[in-house]
Formats: sequence, C-alpha cells, structure tokens
Amino acid sequence: MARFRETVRTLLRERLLDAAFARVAEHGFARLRMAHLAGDVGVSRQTLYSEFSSKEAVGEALFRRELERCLVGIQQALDAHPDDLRAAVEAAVSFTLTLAGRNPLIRAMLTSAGEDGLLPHLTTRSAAAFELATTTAGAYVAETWPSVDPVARDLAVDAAVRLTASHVVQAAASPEESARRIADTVVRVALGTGTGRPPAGTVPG
Amino acid sequence: MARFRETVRTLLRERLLDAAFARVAEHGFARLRMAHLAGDVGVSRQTLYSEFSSKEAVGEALFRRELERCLVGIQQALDAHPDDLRAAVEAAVSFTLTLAGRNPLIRAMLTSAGEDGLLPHLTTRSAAAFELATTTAGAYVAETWPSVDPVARDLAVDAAVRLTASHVVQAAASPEESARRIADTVVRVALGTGTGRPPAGTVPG
DNA sequence: CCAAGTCTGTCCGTTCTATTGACACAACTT
DNA sequence: AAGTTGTGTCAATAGAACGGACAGACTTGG
Repeated sequence: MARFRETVRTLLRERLLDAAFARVAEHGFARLRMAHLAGDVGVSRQTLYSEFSSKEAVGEALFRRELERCLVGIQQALDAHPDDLRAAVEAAVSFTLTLAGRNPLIRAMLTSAGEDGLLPHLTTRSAAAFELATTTAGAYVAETWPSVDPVARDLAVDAAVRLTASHVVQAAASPEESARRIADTVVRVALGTGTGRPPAGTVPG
Repeated sequence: MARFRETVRTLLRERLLDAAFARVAEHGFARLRMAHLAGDVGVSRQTLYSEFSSKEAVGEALFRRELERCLVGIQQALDAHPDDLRAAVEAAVSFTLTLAGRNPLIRAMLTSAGEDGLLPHLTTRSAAAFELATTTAGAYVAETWPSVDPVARDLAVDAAVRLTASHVVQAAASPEESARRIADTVVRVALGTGTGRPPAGTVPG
C-alpha cells in the first residue's frame, strides 16, 4: 500500500547522488560536505543520514551507480559483435577506457591529490566493483559464447576486467591502442591459441 | 530549505493525474473511484483528498493539464509559420483537431454516454478553458503580428478558439478541411478583407 | 604544543504529514 | 423500504523530517 513512499525514497537517493556527483566532480570527494549535500537537495542533514549511513556510504553508492551505468554501455558494445569475440572485447574495452577518460567522477577520483577517500574504490577496495564487473561480463560471455571452455573463459574475463581497470588507473596509450592490446591478450587466454587473431565470424567449438 | 518536499508534492499530483487519466480514458470519469485512484498510486484516500479537495477537482486538474499540453503543441504549430497568419492558424487548428481526435481523454469525455461529469468542461463549464486558450493565443498573436488591429485581433482569436472547440465537440469534416475553413474565417475577421487569402509571406501594416 | 575551528555521526524533542478507522450523507439497486 | 456503494469529513494514531545540540576526530595556526 505504501508504494508511493518507496518511490519517494528512491527519488531522494537519486537526487542525493546527483548532487554528490556534481560536487565530487568539481571539488573531489574530500571536499564534499554532508551539510552541503543535504542543502543541495533541500533536505535536512538527518534525513541524509537516514538514507546513507555515512559519508563513506555515499561514496560507495556513487561509485556503484556509475559503475552500473558503465556496464550498460559495455553490454551494448559487446552486443555489437555477437559473432566475433575479439572485436567484442576490443569494442567493450575501448568504450570503457574512453568513458573513463571522459567521466568527471572518475577523472576527479584520479586527479584529486593524495588520498581522496574515493580512489580506493578504483584500486585497493575495488573488490566489490571487480566482482560486479566480472560476474556481469562472465554471465554475458557464458551465454553468448557457450562454446568457449569455462576455465579459459573465467581466466579471460578476469584478465579483461583487471587489465581494463589497470589501464583506467594508469593509461599506457590511447584507449583504442590499449583496447587492441587487451583484446589480443584476452583472446589468447580464452582460445589458448598463439595466433592472436582467429578468423573473424567464427567461434571455436 | 524544504525544496525536496515540494518536489514530492508535485510528483504525487502528477502520479495521481496519470492514474486518473488511465482510468478515465478506459472507463470514463463517472466510473472513476477515489479509492481506486489512491490505491493505484499507493497512497491513502485521505492523502488524495489533501491534494485534491474533491473528485470534481481531480477532473478539473486532469482537464486543465491536458489543455495545457495541447497549448504547447499549438504554439509550436503557430511558430512554424511566423510570416503567414493564415497558414499559422490553419496549422494550429488542424493540429488541435487531430490531437483531440486521438486523445483518449477527450475521446472518453465525448463518447461516454450521457452526463459523465467531465463533459461540461468542454461545453458549458469551459469558461476557464476558453479563457486560458484565448489569453494564451491572444498574447502570442499580439506579439507575433503586432500590426493587426487589436480589436480585430481579439475578435479573430475568440472566433478561432470557439470555432475550434465547436469542431472538437461536433466534428463536421476532416481536421484538415475544418482547419482550412476556420482559417479562412479567422483571416477574414482579423484582416477585415473579403478576399479570403492574402498573399502569403505578407503581414498587413 | 595547545587553542580554535571544522566536520562527522548521533541523540532528542518538536512539528508536520500520512494512515487508519469510523461516520453521516447521498445515490443507486433490489 | 432495506441494502449497497461511494463521497466527503473527522479524530486518533503512527511515522518522518526538522532543528538544535553534542562528543569526538581532525586540521590549522599561533
């Protein structure tokens, strides 16, 4: 019966995260003030704390929401190449790196001097993020290319996620070049071949 | 400070009107039950009554919202012909009649047998609607074609609104044909000429 | 190294709002 | 005429948000 109330809660959550996004993108997580956040949305500080138990929880939710949004785009990139594993991986990785390079939140996380309190989500405390990305990608790959050996598949997905994350934090080349290299690596892991590029349009059985 | 609260109120209003729209479009205003309306949105009946003082008020707001939405489209139709009064009127009227023919709410209002409680808004109790439409259109026309004589302008706007409303309730021909006839009439009233169609692209000074 | 200031996270009393259940009243049905 | 259904209102209760205050951690500057 209280369905509307529920809607209001999620709306409040979204508004708070929107405001947090704007502030973090501009000044970094460290300079984010809970009081300002509440004020932005037009709500008391207590109400904010009843939605997010701590400032850390805000950062967590903020990062998670952004990650989930990215995953949507990644899936679309994968979908564009249903018959070519290498091209799919390359497209997904390229998309991710490009997005990460543009995303104000991620840029703020990386450029903020020293310990921003949010950067660990991308590096040391990124277990949850890794798990989410890995399981999402893994499930998708398992469904789209069931013919790939499960063990090799898991290894490949894990490598893809970790290598991509690494390039997000520490860019080595252009997104396209990095994507090409990562896709090469992933395909080798997945297919166990040393050739690098299997004939396009085929999926090994 | 209570900015979020305000947003929630308007959201509630919109949700209630959305639900009302759906129910009225399907079963008519008479068969609309306040209890169902509250239930649809997930709110108590009292909360509904604290937002709309009566069922009549729901109908009023529902009709008004629909009218205002129409006016947006009408303005766009007018905007498409800034240099040709006749074409502008014809486009706006044609748009209105076509929209009215498709709009589930208006269709329900017209087709519901006998007294639906909502039909009067289109006919006898439509003073507010007429005023809104007339003032909106009048202000727009006054700004876009300031050269037209004010007295003739008011007469023309009034005629346009009333004729269009009449055709909404009692369609005589296709929207396009009706629009053409109404545009003819309006231009005659506005320009005081018996020629019907002044050369396009000109505005008399 | 201490004092002042800032910010987080928590508690509590007040105020505002929604919910619930009941009711009188009107209209319609059987 | 009695029963049903729905509107509109009221009062009591429950629940949220607010404002203000506080301790504790941390930073800054003298």
